Amino acid sequence: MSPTLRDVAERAGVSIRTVSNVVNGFAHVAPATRARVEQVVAELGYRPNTVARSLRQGRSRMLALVVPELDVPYFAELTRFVIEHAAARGYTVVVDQTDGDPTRERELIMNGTTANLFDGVIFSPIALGGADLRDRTVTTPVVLLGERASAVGLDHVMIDNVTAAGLATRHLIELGRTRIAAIGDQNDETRQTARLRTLGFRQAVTEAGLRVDPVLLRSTSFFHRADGAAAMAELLALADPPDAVFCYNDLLALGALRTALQHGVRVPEDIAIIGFDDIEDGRYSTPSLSTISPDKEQIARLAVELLANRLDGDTTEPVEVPADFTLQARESTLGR
Amino acid sequence: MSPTLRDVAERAGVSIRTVSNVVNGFAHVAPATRARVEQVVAELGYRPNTVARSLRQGRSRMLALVVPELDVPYFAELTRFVIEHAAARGYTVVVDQTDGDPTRERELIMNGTTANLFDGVIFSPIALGGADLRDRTVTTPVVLLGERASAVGLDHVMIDNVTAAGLATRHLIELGRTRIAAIGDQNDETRQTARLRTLGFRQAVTEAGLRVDPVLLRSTSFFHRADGAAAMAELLALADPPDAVFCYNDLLALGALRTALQHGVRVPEDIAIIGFDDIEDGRYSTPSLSTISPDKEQIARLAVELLANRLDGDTTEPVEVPADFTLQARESTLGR
DNA sequence: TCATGGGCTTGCAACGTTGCAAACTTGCTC
DNA sequence: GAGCAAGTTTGCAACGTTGCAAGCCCATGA
Repeated sequence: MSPTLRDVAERAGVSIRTVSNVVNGFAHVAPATRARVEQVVAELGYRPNTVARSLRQGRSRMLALVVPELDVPYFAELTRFVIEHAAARGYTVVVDQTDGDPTRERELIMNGTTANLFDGVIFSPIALGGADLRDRTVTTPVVLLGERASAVGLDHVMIDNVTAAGLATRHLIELGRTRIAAIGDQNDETRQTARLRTLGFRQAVTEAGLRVDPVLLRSTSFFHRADGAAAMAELLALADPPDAVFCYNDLLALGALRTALQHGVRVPEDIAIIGFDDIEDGRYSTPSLSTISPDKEQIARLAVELLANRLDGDTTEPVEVPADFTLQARESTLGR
Repeated sequence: MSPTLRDVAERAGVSIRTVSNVVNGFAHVAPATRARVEQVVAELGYRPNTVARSLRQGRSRMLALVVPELDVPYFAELTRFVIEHAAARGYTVVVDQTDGDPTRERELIMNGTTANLFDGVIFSPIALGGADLRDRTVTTPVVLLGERASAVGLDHVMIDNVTAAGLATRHLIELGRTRIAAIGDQNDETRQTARLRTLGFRQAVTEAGLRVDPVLLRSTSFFHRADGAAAMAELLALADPPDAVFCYNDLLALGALRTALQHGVRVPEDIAIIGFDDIEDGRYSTPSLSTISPDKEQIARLAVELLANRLDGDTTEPVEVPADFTLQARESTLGR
C-alpha cells in the first residue's frame, strides 16, 4: 500500500490535517513544520490519493473525450490538441472510442455509467442524433464536436459543412472539371456529416450550371480507405467516368487515389481528387492530397474552453461555435 | 447531484446495504425486494459512483496505456487492440501520451502521480531506460511494450528487433540490391529500438558479404514522415546514392517514398524501400509499402493478459514475452 | 499582569461505497 | 413444539481526503 496522510502525520508528529495543509500549500504553516512534513513526504514517497480526493471534492479534474475511432487519423490528431488544451486548464483527458456503435455511445453519454468519474465530456457523435441527446438524464456537462444538427441544448463546436463542401467542389469546378463525383454520401439519416456535405456539393454543382449525375454520387458504409478504394473502382467502371472527385474525408480520398493510380488513371490529369480533414498522410502521398483543412487546434481549444467554463459555473445558454477551415490545394488537383 | 444508494434506499424503504446488494447482484435478496429496489433504481436513474467504489475497494478497474504519441498510426492502431482486450477482461483504458518527454514519462511511471487511479500501466517508453525503471518506488504493476532492453524486473512484451531488422534487410539483398541504406538510427543511447534495428541491419549486410557504407546510415531525431523525407533527400544528393533503403518505421518510409517520387526516382526500380510497423497508410500508398508487420493484436493481448494476471495475484517472476512479426512484401520492393 | 489578536494547528464529520458479522425471519425436521 | 438451518436484511466501520470551525500558543500593548 502506498503511504497516506496518516502515515506521514504519525511519522512527522503532526496531525493529518496539517499534512494536508502542507501538501495543498495552504494557509499558515510554520516554516519548521512545513520543512519537517515535506521531508517525511519525500522519505515515504507520499502522493495524494486521487480517488479519495475526487470523492471528497466531488470532482475528478478528468474529462472524457469520446470519439468514434482513435485510429482514424483525424481523431488521433484532434485528440492530441484536446489533451494539450485540457492539460493547460488542469484537466486530464481520458479517451474512449465508440466505433460508432449507438449502444456504446448511449452508454457513455446518456445514462452516465461513468457519470461520477468525469467532470465533463467532449463527444463526437456518429449515431446519436439531436433527439436522442435531448433527453439525457445525466447532468455532466457535454460539448458536442462535429457536424451534428443543432438545437440540442448542448454546447457545440462545428464547422459549416455545407460551405466547406461547396468550397471543395467549387475548387474542382474552377479547374474546369465538369463531370464531378462525390464519395461518402450515406443513406443513414442520422449521419448528418455526410448529408450536409452532399448538400454543399449539390449546391455548388448546380450553381455552376452543371448537373449532378446520380450515378456519380457514391454512398459508402464507412469513411475508411477501403470504402474510398471500392467507390473509385465503381466510378472507373462507368461508361462515362468522372473527371474529378470530392471525397468526404481524406481516408476515402487516399483509398480512391490508390485505386485510380492502380488503374493507370492519372491524378490530377485524368481525375482530380480532393478530400476533407487535412490529415498528415495526405501531405505525404504522391500526389499530395488537396483537402479542406478544419482548424483542429481551434476546435480542440474551443471545446475545452467551453467545457472548462461550464465547470467553472458558467450557466449561460448553450452556444454553437463555428470553427475555421481553409482550402489546401495540393498536387491531387493542381498537379506538380 | 446524482442519486446515491441512500436516496434509493429511502424511497424503496429498505436499508442502504440491501440496495447495494441488489445493485451488485449479491447473495440472497428476496425477489419482491429486488423488484422494488430495481424499480426505484430505474426511476431515479441511479448509477453506482465509480469513484466511491474505487476508494472503498482499493481498485479502479482502470488501466493506463502510456504511449509516446497517439497520432502516430502504430500507437493508434495498437491502442485500439489494447482497449478491446482490456474491455474483455473488465478494464477501462485511459490513454496518455508523453511525447517522449523523459520528465513526463517519469512523472507517469515512476513517482505515481496517478498511482491510486490506475490498477496497472502498460507503458511504451522512449526515453526511460532499464536503469531508470529499476528504482521505481511505486508498486503499481507495469507491463513494458516495445524494444527496451530487458533485465528490468518488469513484465515485458517485445519483438526481436535484431531479427526483424535482419529480415527486412535480407529481403532487399535477395532482390539483388547491393548498396543499401538505413534511415532511423539515433545517436541517443537510450533509444534502444533504433540501436537494435541498426544492429540487425549491419549483421544482415555484413553476412551477405556487403559493406555498410557509413554515409548510408542516416540518423533522425524522430520517427516522423518529415524525418524520412529529409533523410531521403540527403541520400539522393550523394554522388553514389543507394539502390535500397530500410526505414525503421513506416512513417519514415512514407516520407522517404514521397521525396524519392518527387525527385523522379522510381520505386522500386531505382530504389527499393521497406518500412516497419505495417500501418494502414502503407497499404494504400502508391507504390504500396513493403514492411515488417508486428502482430499488434497479439502484443496488445499479451500485455493486457500479463497485467490482468498480475492484478489477479500472479506473483511469479517477471517475464519477457516475444511477439510475432512477418515480412509483408509489397510494391515498394517487388514492383507491380 | 491580563486581554487581544494573529499565526498556527487540530478534531470532527462527511463524500458514497462495500466488508464484516450480527440479527432477524422463515420453514422445516425430529 | 422446540431447535436448527437456510434465507434475508441490517448497522457499523472504514477506504483517504478536505471543509469547517474551534482551539492553541505566543507576542504585543495596555
